[in-house]
Amino acid sequence: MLTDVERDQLRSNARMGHFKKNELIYLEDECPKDLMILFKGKVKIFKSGVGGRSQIIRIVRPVQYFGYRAYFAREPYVTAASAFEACTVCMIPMELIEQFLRNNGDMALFFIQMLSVDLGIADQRVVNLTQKHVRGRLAESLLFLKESYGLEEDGATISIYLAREDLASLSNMTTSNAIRTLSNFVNERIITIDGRKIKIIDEERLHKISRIG
Amino acid sequence: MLTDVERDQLRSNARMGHFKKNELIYLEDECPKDLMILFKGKVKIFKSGVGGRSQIIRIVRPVQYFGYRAYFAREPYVTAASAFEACTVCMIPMELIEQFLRNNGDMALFFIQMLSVDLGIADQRVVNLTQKHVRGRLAESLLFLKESYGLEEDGATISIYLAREDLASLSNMTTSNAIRTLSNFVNERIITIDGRKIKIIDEERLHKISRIG
DNA sequence: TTATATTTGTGTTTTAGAACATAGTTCTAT
DNA sequence: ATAGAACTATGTTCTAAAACACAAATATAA
Repeated sequence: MLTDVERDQLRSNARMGHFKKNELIYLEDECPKDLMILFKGKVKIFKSGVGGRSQIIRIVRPVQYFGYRAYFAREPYVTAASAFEACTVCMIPMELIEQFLRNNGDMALFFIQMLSVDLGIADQRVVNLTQKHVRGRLAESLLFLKESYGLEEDGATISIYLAREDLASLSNMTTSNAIRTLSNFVNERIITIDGRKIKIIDEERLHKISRIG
Repeated sequence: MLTDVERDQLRSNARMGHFKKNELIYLEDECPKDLMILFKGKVKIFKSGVGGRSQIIRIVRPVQYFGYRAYFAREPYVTAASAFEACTVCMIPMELIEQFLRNNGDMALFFIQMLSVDLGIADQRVVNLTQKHVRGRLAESLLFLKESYGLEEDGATISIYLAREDLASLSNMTTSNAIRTLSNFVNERIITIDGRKIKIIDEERLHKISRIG
């Protein structure tokens, strides 16, 4: 997608960032400067809502881009980002990206497509989070985590270790309800849990619960 | 932003569409073909959710662009659009737009910025709709309608006549709750209603209710 | 016009899920 | 190793909002 010259220019302007588990990558209201590309680790994009109650908006996996929306919208960040686990992030000044983009239709279209896909997901999410019941929302989150981060070697354990609180904030419910509903799923033999490890036993069932809400 | 040649090409490929009140402009799952520019009228972008319950995702006013997201994401529409009132819409084939865009950085950036702004709004909306209470959500919708469509000559009546059902589906609540909460606002002298005409009496109060949720 | 459907308004009941309380458990740091 | 903090678990209470039921008002059509 890029010429050799462009590639060199990118390389000389890119910086590598390392973030520890739970370290903040950027904050709400900050001024966006860099395009971020997640090379290693897992990131959550979240927003603090009414009464400081936080809500996970999106999760990022390698190799996904993030942090560019606010810059393009000419706004400060409306979300914050933090590392679920140790992360390696490549950071490239947005000025440079914008400059490239103006003369590179493929690259422009690449960003347009990313934004379009994310906007579609956000629209779907509004309906899912507002209309589905807790069971449906949690089932959906579990399936979403599986899709995003995959399974471990056993082919059943979801490859991410989330606090119940994060699971709750991803599914728009209280921590108590996440814990309770998770227990219910265990009793119904849909999943098993071992600390933060969640093993999916009956994926079909989860799909069904997610679908009917 | 365009050369004369481009402008001519656009003109010769653009069609004008006219839609009657409540007429559908496009449907969920349809294949997106055209960029739409609303010249006259008011449009709602909505989505049918769990159990067919519909939810207004976005509203469009002149002169805003819509219908392009799904094309760029290479997906069928995930939303539907219909006319709140008689509309005039300019339709331009997305193939043409995409072709222009590849060679026109300013135009690409224009779409990138629109998508970025809309994605920010969608993120905010997730939090607002899930965390605020009915009063906060309705207050917010009223203010949003005022911002979007403005006021009539009296400087108080919101320039759109919505069924209570639409107001509900914009604010993520049942029609009963929209009606009831609207009545409460009237009793509290925050608004007055005359059929579907809503007059804002105490905007400051609405802002406050919207803010605290 | 009259009839029929749709929309609006209000009271009542029910329920999902938040809020709260408390205890057990597992991290983490010194 | 142990103290303190953070997380997980579960039972109980409370409440916002959905669901339901029914009028009244308004719009639409014959």
